[in-house]
Amino acid sequence: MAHSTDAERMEKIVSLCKRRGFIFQAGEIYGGLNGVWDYGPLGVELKRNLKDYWWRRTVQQRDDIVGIDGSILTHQAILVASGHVGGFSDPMSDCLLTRARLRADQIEPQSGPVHSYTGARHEASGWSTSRSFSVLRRQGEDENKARKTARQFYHQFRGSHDIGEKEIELLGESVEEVTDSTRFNPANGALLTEPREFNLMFQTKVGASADENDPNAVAYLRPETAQSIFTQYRNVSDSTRVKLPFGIAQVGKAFRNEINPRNFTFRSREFEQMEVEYFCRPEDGLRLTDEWLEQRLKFYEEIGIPRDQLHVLDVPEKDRAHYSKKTYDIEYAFPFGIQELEGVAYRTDYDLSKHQQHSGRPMDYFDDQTKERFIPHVVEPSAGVDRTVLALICQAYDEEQVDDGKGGSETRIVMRFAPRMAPVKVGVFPLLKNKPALVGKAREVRDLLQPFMTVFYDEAGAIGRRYRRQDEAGTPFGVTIDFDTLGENDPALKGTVTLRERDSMSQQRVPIDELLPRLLEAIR
RNA sequence: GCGGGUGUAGCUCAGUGGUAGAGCACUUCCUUGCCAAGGAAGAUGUCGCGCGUUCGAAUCGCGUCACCCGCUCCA
Repeated sequence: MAHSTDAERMEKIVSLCKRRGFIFQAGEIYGGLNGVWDYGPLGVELKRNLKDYWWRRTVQQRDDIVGIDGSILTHQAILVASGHVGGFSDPMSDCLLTRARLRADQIEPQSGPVHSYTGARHEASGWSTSRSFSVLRRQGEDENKARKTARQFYHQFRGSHDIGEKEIELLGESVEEVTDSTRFNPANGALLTEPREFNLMFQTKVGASADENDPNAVAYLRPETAQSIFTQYRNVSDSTRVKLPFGIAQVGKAFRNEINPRNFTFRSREFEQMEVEYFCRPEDGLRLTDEWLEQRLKFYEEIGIPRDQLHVLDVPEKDRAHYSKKTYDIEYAFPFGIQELEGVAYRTDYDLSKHQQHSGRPMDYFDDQTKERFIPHVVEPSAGVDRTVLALICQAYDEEQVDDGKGGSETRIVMRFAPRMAPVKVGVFPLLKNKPALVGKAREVRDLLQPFMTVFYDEAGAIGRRYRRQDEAGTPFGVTIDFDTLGENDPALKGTVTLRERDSMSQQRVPIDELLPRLLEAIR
């Protein structure tokens, strides 16, 4: 591993992602769209491999889980029932003095005298304003402190530094006692803006000629994939005759209007989730939450993220959603910090109960054996696709010093993806491109492999450069066709090729007939 | 949202008011040869965007967009 700070490492990763075609910024030629990203040719293969493998392990190789693919446009009533409309937003207030942004519902109520002003002026320059401002005088502060804060505000409000704060004259001072007010910044007593609701959902209107003011036309881009599973739970169980415990899986996009997207693709406004809602009897919920945690950790190991790079956070009650009895966060050690990849949450019967209540449709389950009727509980392992792709990229990125053949060393950049995740599985190269026999044979090898895996065929330039280019793409294998393949020098080598392994750079002579079974075994 | 930084060729970057640059990558060709090899030739720019100052702006000012770092936020 190279000796570089984490920020430097992350910059190199972002740079490689663009250079090699993993991830581009959305709308880049128009200056970019904040918090939105496009996947390039290598990125889309990587992402697809991840989703396909998750689907295979979670749905196809199990008898107790079925899949759905729900719509992104979501009926507003669903999100009212789930608590996202109204609840999925944070009231925010800004400090008028420092412009700090605060959660209005988390401000400590304060009491004390409030100094209010109707405006301010600076006689010498003829400047004045009738903008009002107030300051809460906190415990132990005198009147001059409140006036100083007010002068700071007006000085800043004036926007020019040609006069000093102390020269500003405050106008229309009045003092009034308040109790338990959340309208003032606890840090400095300055007045806050009115709390504003920041709705984190993207709203849209359904119907081409929808009336702007028709409340029934409002729909939302889903903020999580889970709700379509809950709302179709009845249809799925009726049409498949599944018995508890069973799960419904989904992979799909979700949208949140994040206040502050950060860390490359980590916090995006448009992102993809892979999740299961696993329905069970109430008494099994806690046990299954632990079982799912173990299964999910195993999954990460299978895609090349070792256990020691993962952290499991047993989310304390105060940080859990109110309906959750138990939540584990599976976190990965990204270069920018330890951050969540997946949440395994025991959501109790909250969601189905809410939808039963709001829709008036029964969501209960009748157990034939025990003759009990109850609303199933739910365990939800919900993973971020884009976050996992980013973790795969960060985990794979490596720089190593290799001998340059001239007595010195040079840096080799190599993406050490697990072969089953690698965007391209094998590179096929004729040693020289100006020899038709080599090129023809190499194309035959490409055609042999291409129906079974992603193959990159490259005949341009020096062979070493072609190998290194594939190292940056994370291609685990390279196959080179040379004159021995044609049987020119030694008849015993006819029909063999060089198989080069990415991580060790070792080479091996392999008969073409053995290539396909060997590679298939290595990438499955 | 606040504060700081950055934005010039595909990539990494140089260029402090006077003709737009380098290295690498890329394209074509040569090479019986395997780890960014050697040689020859070639193409590549809204200097993030807008407005302003100026005879003249990549360079100075204002605004704006995006990314990075710290804070804040993260149902």
